[in-house]
Amino acid sequence: METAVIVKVAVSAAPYSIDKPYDYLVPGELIETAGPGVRVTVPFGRGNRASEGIILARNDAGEKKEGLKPLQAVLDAEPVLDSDGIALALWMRQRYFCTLFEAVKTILPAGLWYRFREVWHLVDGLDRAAADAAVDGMKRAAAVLDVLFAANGSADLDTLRDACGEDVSDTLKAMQKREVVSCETAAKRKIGDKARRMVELAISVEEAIALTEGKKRMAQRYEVVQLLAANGCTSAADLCYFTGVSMATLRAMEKSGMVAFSEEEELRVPQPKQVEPGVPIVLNEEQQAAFDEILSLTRKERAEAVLLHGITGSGKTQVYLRLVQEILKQGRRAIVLVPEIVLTPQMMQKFTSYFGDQVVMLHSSLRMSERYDQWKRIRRGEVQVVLGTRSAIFAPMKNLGLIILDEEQENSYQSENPPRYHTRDIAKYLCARDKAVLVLGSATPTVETAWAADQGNYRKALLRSRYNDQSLPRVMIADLREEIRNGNAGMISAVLRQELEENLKRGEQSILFLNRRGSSRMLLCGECGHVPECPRCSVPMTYHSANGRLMCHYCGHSERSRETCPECGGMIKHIGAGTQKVEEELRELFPEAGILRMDADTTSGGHEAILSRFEKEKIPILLGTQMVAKGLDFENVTLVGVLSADISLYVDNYRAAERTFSLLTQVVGRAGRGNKAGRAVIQTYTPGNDVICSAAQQDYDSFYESEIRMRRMRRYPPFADLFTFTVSGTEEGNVLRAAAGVRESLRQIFFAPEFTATEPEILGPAPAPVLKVNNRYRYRCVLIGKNDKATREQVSRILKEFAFDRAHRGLNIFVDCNTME
DNA sequence: AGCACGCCGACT
DNA sequence: GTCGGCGTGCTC
Repeated sequence: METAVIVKVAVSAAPYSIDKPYDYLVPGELIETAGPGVRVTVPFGRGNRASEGIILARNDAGEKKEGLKPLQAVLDAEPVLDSDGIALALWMRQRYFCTLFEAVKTILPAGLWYRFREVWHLVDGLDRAAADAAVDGMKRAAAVLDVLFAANGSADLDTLRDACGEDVSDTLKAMQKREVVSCETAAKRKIGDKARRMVELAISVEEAIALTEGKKRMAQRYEVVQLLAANGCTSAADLCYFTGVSMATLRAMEKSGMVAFSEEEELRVPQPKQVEPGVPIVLNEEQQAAFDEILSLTRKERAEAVLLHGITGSGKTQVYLRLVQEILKQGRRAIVLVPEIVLTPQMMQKFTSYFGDQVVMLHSSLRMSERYDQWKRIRRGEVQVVLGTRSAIFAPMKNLGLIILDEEQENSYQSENPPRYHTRDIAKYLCARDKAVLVLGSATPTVETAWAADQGNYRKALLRSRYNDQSLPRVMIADLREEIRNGNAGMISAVLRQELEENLKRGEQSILFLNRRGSSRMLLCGECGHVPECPRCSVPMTYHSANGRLMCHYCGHSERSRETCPECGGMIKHIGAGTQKVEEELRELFPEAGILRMDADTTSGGHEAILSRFEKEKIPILLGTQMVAKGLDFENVTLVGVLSADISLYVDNYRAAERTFSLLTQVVGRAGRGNKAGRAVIQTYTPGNDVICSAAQQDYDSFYESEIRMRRMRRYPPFADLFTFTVSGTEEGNVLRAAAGVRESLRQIFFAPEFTATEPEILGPAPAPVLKVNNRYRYRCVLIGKNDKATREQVSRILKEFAFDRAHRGLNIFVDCNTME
């Protein structure tokens, strides 16, 4: 047998249906560098197009088989993924039904990625006459030659597409065959992408207006010109937001010389100020007990998981800090995860003060290059503690002793784009690998987690009392039906009004919370009831007062809002009880009082600015959406009002109760953080609802008891796993038919004897909650079963067979398991 | 998916 | 004759 150096490669161009490690020959000149974890380019498919890939394994004495292609190039001088990383990618593939390469992309930081450009060259020594002769008879070749000769013989594919049309590839391929042009793939580091692209007028305002004003086809450009005239240099992102033009329009304007682009470094996120080193942490009795219990687990050198169930304000952070300190003493490392770090500056500051430069913060507002630098530091082993959001779980830390997920019930721990991993799953995997301890901290744990703790699969540590023995707020429930009966149609009940008055009198502050769901900022025709919908998605569009436009939150479409109805000409109205509306009502009730509003519309100054005004200027009332519920800690706030507790409760989702309970508990917990006692008012149309009652009493156990009973009855997690198959495509009939086919495949596979133990049930097909997104219709089938190896293998088989079926061309399918959404 | 191959009708 | 339309099958 003839041997050769052969590597197994995860190839980027391979879709899920054919994804597997592909074998490639290592040519002599790459033998030194082509090892596991190194990224490469390889020829792939019939056309041998260059595709990115990563080496998974190498065999120096491999069998030389027919038809093996050689590696094209090696992109890294050193591996970017070690054997642990490769193992994790393989695990993610079978767990999340994604390709190996998608898993690798998720694990590695974005700053590490290359941008690939196909560059086409004229063959050396060819003059225009010879080239023309060689392409004689080809219609579109002349345009390509024009571009190439004008550009010194080479141009990238994008340029050629712009100049010669989207289908220029066919022409290029034909020209390549006739040896007129050749192609090479150039890789360029993506870093630096975070620089902001700024736009300014390249000609005078007068000229620009003259060029664009009053011309129908220049309408978009005119808007851009007006904005630039008023604002001067503006970022491209803002221009697009405020005028609704696309980046393509701006590029066209640059081409025609109307505007000029420049790059501006995005502002650095303020480094946490140099803080005093932390004073020794003193735990109270309960905290100490929880700490001792968890610490003893870390000494066992065995993977363990603990639910740290601590009510709002019980001081979980103190326990985290102590644990991390001890883990470092053991010579091991820790990852601490929070749902959204920008909202927890206190946490960042504490970690800085105790761990200095041993700790690294990874969060969404880091620049790509900063993130990449931190990644390199972590990989070199210079960092002992990582504090970050979801993706920080992929920080390349060795020798982990502890992973903490704070507020483990938060949805943001699940990735919203594929592979839709849940941070908790990855954390469990890593803890098993490093024999580390996983701490799941929460005041309102997910029912699954609480169940696992009940069953003894997780340990349990409790913090029942508030730090410094603050008392829990006194909670009142206001029945909104009663209010209507009494002739109060507004959003502020009599009880809440009375309490607000009381607070104003005492000079104490109040927070009002509105958990809206789109409706608040919807427009509606007062005459015919027409609601402006997104042309690409089956959802009403939301109104943004900052730019006066209607926007779709699913596909990003935006259009100028109108005053009259396009259907009947009637006057358009703003409807729902949005924060603006509540603000008006409050101003009528309390004309003297200062009111701050914080929602998606008032972001311009930044939330931080609003919050610091609230705190420093002691403005009596803060009114806001979701964002006021989380992590705010103000001494002087003694009253919290939930304007409509029902909104998040009656939605079609098995987690609705859990989420509502969690939200209400968090909001109520905002009251009375200082030494003054707090009150909370929960307004609802269904005061008898169990979830609302138990939230009012801050009684997690009773919520849990009734919820777990319901889950058991309906066979929802943790009693079964829900696999949601979503089929999408542009023709509704095809999508529905294909989804019905999926149901049939599921039935045939899972109703066979070997799966009876999992008691499979199959639901659907049913339209997705939002039927159409970006002009694609979506139907879903649900398999209720068990997420075990055998089931996953069959699910994977269904996905692959779906892709191979000719009737499914243009359709797409994906699977989620127990999704948070 | 993305691409080439192969087969067929339309145009020079 | 050849260009370009679409159906079919493969990807180390």
